[in-house]
Amino acid sequence: MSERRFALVDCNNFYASCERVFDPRLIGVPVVVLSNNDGCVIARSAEAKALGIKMAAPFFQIERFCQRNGVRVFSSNYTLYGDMSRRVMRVLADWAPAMEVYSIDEAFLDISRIAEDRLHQELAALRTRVHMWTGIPVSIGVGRTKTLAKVANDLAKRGGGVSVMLPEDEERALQDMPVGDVWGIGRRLTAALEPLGITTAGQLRAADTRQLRQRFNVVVERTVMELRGIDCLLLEDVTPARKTLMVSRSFGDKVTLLSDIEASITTHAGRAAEKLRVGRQIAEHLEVFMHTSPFDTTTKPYTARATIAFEHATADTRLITSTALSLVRRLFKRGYRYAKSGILLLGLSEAMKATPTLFSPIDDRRSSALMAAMDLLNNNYGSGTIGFASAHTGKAWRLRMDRRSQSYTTQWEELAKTAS
DNA sequence: TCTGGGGTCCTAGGACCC
DNA sequence: TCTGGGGTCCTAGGACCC
Repeated sequence: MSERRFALVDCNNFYASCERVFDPRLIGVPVVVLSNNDGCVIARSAEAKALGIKMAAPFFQIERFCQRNGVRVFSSNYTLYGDMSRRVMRVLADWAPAMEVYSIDEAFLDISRIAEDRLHQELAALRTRVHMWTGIPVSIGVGRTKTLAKVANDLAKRGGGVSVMLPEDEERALQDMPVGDVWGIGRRLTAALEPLGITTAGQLRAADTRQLRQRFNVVVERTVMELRGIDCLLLEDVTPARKTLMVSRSFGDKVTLLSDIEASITTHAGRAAEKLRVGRQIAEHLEVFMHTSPFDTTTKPYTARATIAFEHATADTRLITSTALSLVRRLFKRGYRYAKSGILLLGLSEAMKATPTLFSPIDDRRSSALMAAMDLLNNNYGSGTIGFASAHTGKAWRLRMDRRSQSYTTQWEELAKTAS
């Protein structure tokens, strides 16, 4: 069996780079992009990093610093970033036989079939192509496993833009790498590994997997195997369907009134239902949560949350909204200063291509009938037939609806015989 | 005064059933 | 009088990622 090889393509300082594509005057200038509500830093250009601006730094703490140092500051624009991401991914998909879009700015490519001596040259060409066609600079790292490709990508970012790590290079690359830089080893694990004498990626690779599994979990064990070149994480060529969906926001100012929470939850519910329908999914459960600020040291953090099951899985805006609001009213407690609210939809599954058929005895005011039909189809996707019977005349109609893209075509048809 | 939003997976523990 | 063991499902919470 031939050796497997993965490439990780990672966009450099992605959000900051996106802003630059649309304003070249930003090139060479420190740029940062802020989270929602301009809360904290979520992207930094190389110049901003060089100034010492940290990832996730609260903006209010560095605002003056940014002014003094000529840092250009942007609120995030996810529509733009999403669009740029699709452009980059399209270029990669054109090139690679198999690829996994891992995040908005990263993709793994299966490059097992490219000859070793051509790898560097081919990937350098790909890098140039992405930059030329999208304006986004990327780094590419190659390794035997995804985890090793991540390591190689780190090296690529430090210079050259492309780093091909062959098995004989691994030892040296891992030797000096802090263990916390390994993909899958976060802050907690780094702290927990330290007393075991594991502070570098090389030491983690040499560690006893059985012991690590016992002490931690299988995820850590897999990471160690991956560092050794045994691929445990396969390329997920087909993006799996989303399993949960969350919409949440922090409040600009702390909220103490039920009516304010209700308003925010109503907005969240609407957005969540819309996202569900775009993905043609329905949800089984709904969770609502609201919590106080974790940064407020004067009071103990408080979270109110509750989950409820729908009678039938749904994507119905009104049902989701009313259910969420009933939970909010149950959960809300006076006296707390809420910092954030949100809803989480769980147990998502693919919406059936429903062909709802409904006969209901309503009068022959067609407009209200049409509204009901639209609702029904909206919530069930697909096309369908709805029958109406007039209580006054005894006649019956059939309304057929065909939903293509976003428009409906409707067809009224008077049935020859009266409905039974 | 002001600290993001959206995901995944794993484990432990309780409820419940046979 | 003695009070099993194994399986599944669900939830909460913790860890990680970008």
